[in-house]
Amino acid sequence: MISRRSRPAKQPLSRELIVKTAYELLKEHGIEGMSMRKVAKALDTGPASLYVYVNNVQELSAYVLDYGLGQMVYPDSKDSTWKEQLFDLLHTYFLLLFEKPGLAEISLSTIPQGTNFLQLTERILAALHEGGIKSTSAAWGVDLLLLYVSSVAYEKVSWKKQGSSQISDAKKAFLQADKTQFPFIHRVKEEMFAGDTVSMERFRWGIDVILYGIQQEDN
Amino acid sequence: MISRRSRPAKQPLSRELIVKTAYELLKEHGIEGMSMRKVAKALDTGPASLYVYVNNVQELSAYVLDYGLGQMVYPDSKDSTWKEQLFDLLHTYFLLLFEKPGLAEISLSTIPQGTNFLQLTERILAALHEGGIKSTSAAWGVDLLLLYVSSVAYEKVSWKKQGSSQISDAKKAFLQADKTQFPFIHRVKEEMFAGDTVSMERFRWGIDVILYGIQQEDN
DNA sequence: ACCTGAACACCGTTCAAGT
DNA sequence: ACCTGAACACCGTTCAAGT
Repeated sequence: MISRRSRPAKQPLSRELIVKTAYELLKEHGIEGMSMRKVAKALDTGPASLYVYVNNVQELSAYVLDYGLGQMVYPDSKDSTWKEQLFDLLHTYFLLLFEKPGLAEISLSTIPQGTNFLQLTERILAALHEGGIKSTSAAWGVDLLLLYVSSVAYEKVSWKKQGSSQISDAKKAFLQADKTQFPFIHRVKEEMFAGDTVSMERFRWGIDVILYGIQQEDN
Repeated sequence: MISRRSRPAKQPLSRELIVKTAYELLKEHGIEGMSMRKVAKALDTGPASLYVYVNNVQELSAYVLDYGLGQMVYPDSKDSTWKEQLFDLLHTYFLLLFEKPGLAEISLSTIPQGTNFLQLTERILAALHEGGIKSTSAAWGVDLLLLYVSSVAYEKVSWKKQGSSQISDAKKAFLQADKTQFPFIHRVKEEMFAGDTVSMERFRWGIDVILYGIQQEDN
């Protein structure tokens, strides 16, 4: 009795294989495609099997995020200023999070588990060092920059997912805010949603703000 | 046949009552205590009943966050500088998110639905205006500041929840990072986790960085 | 040691029937 | 219009038994 499967001959399980499969599902179907049960099914087994290699979903998510980081192609920007280098680096990271739905979401709540994250951190620290930023500021600065990128990516992903309901309800609340009760909101309401689209203007603004601030704080 | 309940006589359902009940459950048991089913059970009904007043869990979460914002007691800091005012305001917001487990989590992924969020935004804009920040910078700055507060609160909450596993795994990875492969990480590894405890030093650092940066960017 | 089906204790949301 | 029990289609994790 030979069973015929669409998949090739079954490989033995391993954490690597589990993570890779989970990443593929995430890429294809977003974060909902990456449940323990669905990963198990894709590997032709029951969910209990995964727990030999991974302690829980959060841990799997952390591995998947790091695996995704491994797919990043670092920009080659030897000739540019340290700020430009940093911007390119963070922009590349942003695009990774933005293009693989689900990765942005994971990045907001999970510290990646693996060497690829160390590598990204190392590169950012190197650029900050080149900019003459002292070590405490650099250490805290990495965190702040990564957080910023994650959250902008997450915001843009959820904005893309549901053009109407959730976000434009909030938008409406601001645009319709009472002029006398909320005078300041009324004055800037249009600007609040500017640069919210494809343009990188607002993204760049945030990076610049943080870098300027770090330089100032560093003295 | 008189049924005796621990709860007082059953009030008719309303969105307000649902949100209040959800908030109470969140305060008591964190985000897991706030499922549609549990909120329904606390209200002595089935989960389907809630859908008359609320479209889905995310929407309920948005209302709950705004309800929480309504519990905020704004600091009275008329005499201080605009930066000090802003810091006090954001610190108060931080404490709210930090002390009600689950609120920090919601704040990272949900735009609050209601007037209380408008009120917080208005106050921040007022302070930025006093600091002479132009409107585009102010509009984008509010976002950046609130994002920062949410994420620091979320980080601290998850750090508090699980002292060992998830976070110290990441910590370990940094502390043990190979000296020759990751020279910059090696140089700053201790600083990366400094100020991660009770002290407000790091929180203040971040706010200062953002405010300095906004002022610079504003010219 | 590794693998697994079945079970446990949950979810959010919708349906169909009631008032 | 509002309310609701039951059903649908899922979750993550653990157990107990297999190899």
